[in-house]
Amino acid sequence: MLEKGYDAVTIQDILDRADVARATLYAHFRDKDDLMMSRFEAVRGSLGDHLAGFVRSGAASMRDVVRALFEHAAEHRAEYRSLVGSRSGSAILAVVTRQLVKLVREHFRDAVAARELRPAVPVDIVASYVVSAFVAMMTQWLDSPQSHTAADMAQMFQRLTLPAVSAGLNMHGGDRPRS
Amino acid sequence: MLEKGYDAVTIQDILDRADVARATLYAHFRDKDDLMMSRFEAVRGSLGDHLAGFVRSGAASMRDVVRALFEHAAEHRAEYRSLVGSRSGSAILAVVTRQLVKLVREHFRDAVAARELRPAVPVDIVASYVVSAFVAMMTQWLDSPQSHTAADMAQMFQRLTLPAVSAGLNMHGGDRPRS
DNA sequence: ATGATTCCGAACGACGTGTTCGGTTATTCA
DNA sequence: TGAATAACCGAACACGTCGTTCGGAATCAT
Repeated sequence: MLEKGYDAVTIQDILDRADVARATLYAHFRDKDDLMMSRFEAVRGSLGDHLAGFVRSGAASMRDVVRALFEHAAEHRAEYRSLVGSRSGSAILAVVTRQLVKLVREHFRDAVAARELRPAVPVDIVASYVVSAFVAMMTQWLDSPQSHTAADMAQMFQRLTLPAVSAGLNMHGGDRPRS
Repeated sequence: MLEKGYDAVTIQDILDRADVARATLYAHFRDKDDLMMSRFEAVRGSLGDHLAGFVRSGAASMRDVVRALFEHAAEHRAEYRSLVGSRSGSAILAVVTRQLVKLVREHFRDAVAARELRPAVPVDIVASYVVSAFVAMMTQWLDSPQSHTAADMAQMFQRLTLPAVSAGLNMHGGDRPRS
């Protein structure tokens, strides 16, 4: 139903494609953004389940979580892509990014506190750096004809990011953050 | 003239703010995007001058170039911000990112070839990773009440990015890319 | 079967974009 | 200075899209 851009696509297109009357659509969704958000919430729920099943089945290292994210994106490629292209897409991406940053930032804060580190770069900036890079890598991967597996992507992301985080947070060699 | 979002702002707003008649505006610019692009080109030209003056005045290490970018953004903060918020903003950001990726990718390719490295992560991905992180850091910096100087930002970016690139391209300790 | 709920279709108002055109103001140049 | 040329103005217009409304039709529940 929504395989293309999102403000490029008109309400009428959706109506035609979905064989639904205008009035009916507006009985279910307040407006266009609401419709898009409902799609987003659906994907979000699905991702929640995916991650839950993942976590339940064993230890959740950061690598595993990252891979789970890539896997879920691969499984729902069309929907992911339809969500990230466009104005509302940018808005959603911003929301997701902000939440991820918040999550990662707290994680970094804990790590820094636990090990009494003196970060060379503020944790806020490190967190936002890492998340942005992740999101970018993800979106780019979604756009390209998938030449890499989810596991590959996760590993590459890990390989690039761990050294950066170590340097930013002033860790020494073997001192890697988990989860 | 354009200190706020860009598809949020209506043509009429611009007309009022600029004390110009509708017909006059459309005599100069084909459409809204054309107007926005002309602003972008102006900033782009200004950046070109800035970098040229920078390069002329001595060796241009990567750190210096990065700092020059942050400096220019700080000088033209309002215009930068007006350019990055909105649909057209996303488009522009995409264009800029793509060009930067191209640039950085070539640079990495050369470095890899010159040193006969066996990158653990494809140069394309490393390049796009780095550029995305840079763009994100830049936009975030533009949004926040500038608590860091351009030099600070450049240094932090450097500190985070060099280890990541080294790891991705399989370099050993002291083997840092220049430019 | 009938009452309630949902859906349909067609029209409507509001808003933003880009175009047109006749008239007015500036600029240029002789 | 004065006329020709160019630039600007303002007001209207067509068009597309969004979101709303409402009476009637279809579907569902009991």
